[in-house]
Parts: sequence; C-alpha cells; structure tokens
Amino acid sequence: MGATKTDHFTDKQNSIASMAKALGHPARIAIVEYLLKVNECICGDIVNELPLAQATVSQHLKELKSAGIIKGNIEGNSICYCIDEKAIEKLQKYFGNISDKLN
Amino acid sequence: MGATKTDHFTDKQNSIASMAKALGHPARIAIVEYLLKVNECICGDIVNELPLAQATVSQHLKELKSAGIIKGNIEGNSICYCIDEKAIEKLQKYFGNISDKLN
DNA sequence: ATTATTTATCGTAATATTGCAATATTAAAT
DNA sequence: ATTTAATATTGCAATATTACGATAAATAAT
Repeated sequence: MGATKTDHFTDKQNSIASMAKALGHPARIAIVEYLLKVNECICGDIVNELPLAQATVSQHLKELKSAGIIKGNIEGNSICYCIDEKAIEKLQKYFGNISDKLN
Repeated sequence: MGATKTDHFTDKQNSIASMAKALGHPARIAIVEYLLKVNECICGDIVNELPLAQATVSQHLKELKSAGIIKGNIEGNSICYCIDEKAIEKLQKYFGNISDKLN
C-alpha cells in the first residue's frame, strides 16, 4: 500500500490532479512566476533566481514539464523554457467552471 | 535534507502551492467534484462514493480542510462538508491573471 | 446505561518527494 | 581534439504521502 489509486479515477480527474500536483510546491510556483515575468529563459537563470542547487531546479523543471505546465525548446547548447499556455488555460477553465457553479 | 524550503518563498507562493498541493491527488479532486454536485454532504456519503476506506477519506478531507479548500460544519452526530468558495475564488483569480498575462 | 452511528486518530507498511553532491551528457567554442 | 558551458541524471539521505485496519471519541437512538 501507499501508491495512489489513479486507475479508480477518471482521466480528467487524474489530469487536473497531476497539473495541480506539479504546482503544489512553492519552488515550482516561483519558477512559473519567474517565467511569466521574463517570458522565457534558460535553466541557469532560474538557478540564479532561486535558493536551490542546479540539480534541484532541474528536477523541478522536469516535473513541471512532464505535467505539461512548461515547455522546453533546445536552443543550441542550452534549453529555453516557457509556460505552456494550454495547461494554464485548462486550469483557468476548470476553476472558472467550479466558481460559476458555486454562484 | 528532504524538507521543503518554504521560508525561501513568499507567503502568496506558499499559499497557492499549498492549495494546489491539496488538489494534487485524484481522490481529492473527486471529493471536490462530488461536493460540487451535491452541494454539501457528510463524510460517509463520500466513503460510499469513492473506492477508498473510511480512514483514507477522512485523511483526504482533513488535508482539503487544512488547505482551506473545504469547510466542515458539525451537524449533530455527523459533519457536513462543503466547498470553501474563497479558496476556489483565489485559485480562479490566480490562474485568470496568469492567463491574461500570457495573452 | 447500552448500543449504534459517524468521524477522527493511531500505528504501520509501502511508496513518493525533496534536496544536493557528484557525475554524465550534449553542444558550442577554441 | 580539448576545453568550456549548460543541463540532465544518478545515488543517496531525510522527510512526506498514501492507504488501511484497528481503535478511540462523540453524539444519537433505544
């Protein structure tokens, strides 16, 4: 025991949960907000911005990417990261819908 | 090592992350969606609805409550749970703002 | 008072996350 | 071909999460 029972829930529930989970850490929120400010940047910029080691930042970026929150484009020697608008749109719609149903 | 460095991030970042984290599990998304459908209900109803043991559901409810996503009102012998509109509103605004900045 | 009902908590096992140093990988620059 | 630069991955320790049976606590019903 101890593993999440994802197969008992719908795809949409799993999808929303997985995006929310990716945003469920202040460092990853900070990364998203930084990306929002600078539009796009490379990993090293974020390492300079956050109080975390390079390996840790890289891991957070990987999680954000695999949840679809950010995209990474190879640009020569480095990787240019930016927010994936689709994911944010999905979350916005999801919470917008809930909000509507509550009123 | 292994503990999140919450003190290195802003209160708002921690607050959003904590709400997102609470929603970062399909069971808790399912609970929120069920509450949205029935408006309010007791813990036992959710236990009947989900493929999880009573103890597990109680734990998920506790997490949602401590993150401010739901509220619980004692009603005689049982506890009546419902969604806390304020939290949803905060999330909606947050993602709405991000969405706006992306366009 | 006793019993049933409802929810929370405790204890515990399995698994996942967080963070970092060290190392590997990849591509540019020399 | 070597060196430099930017990221990713590996390995590991500390901590947190997930899930559930068992049990406790609190109120309602008999």
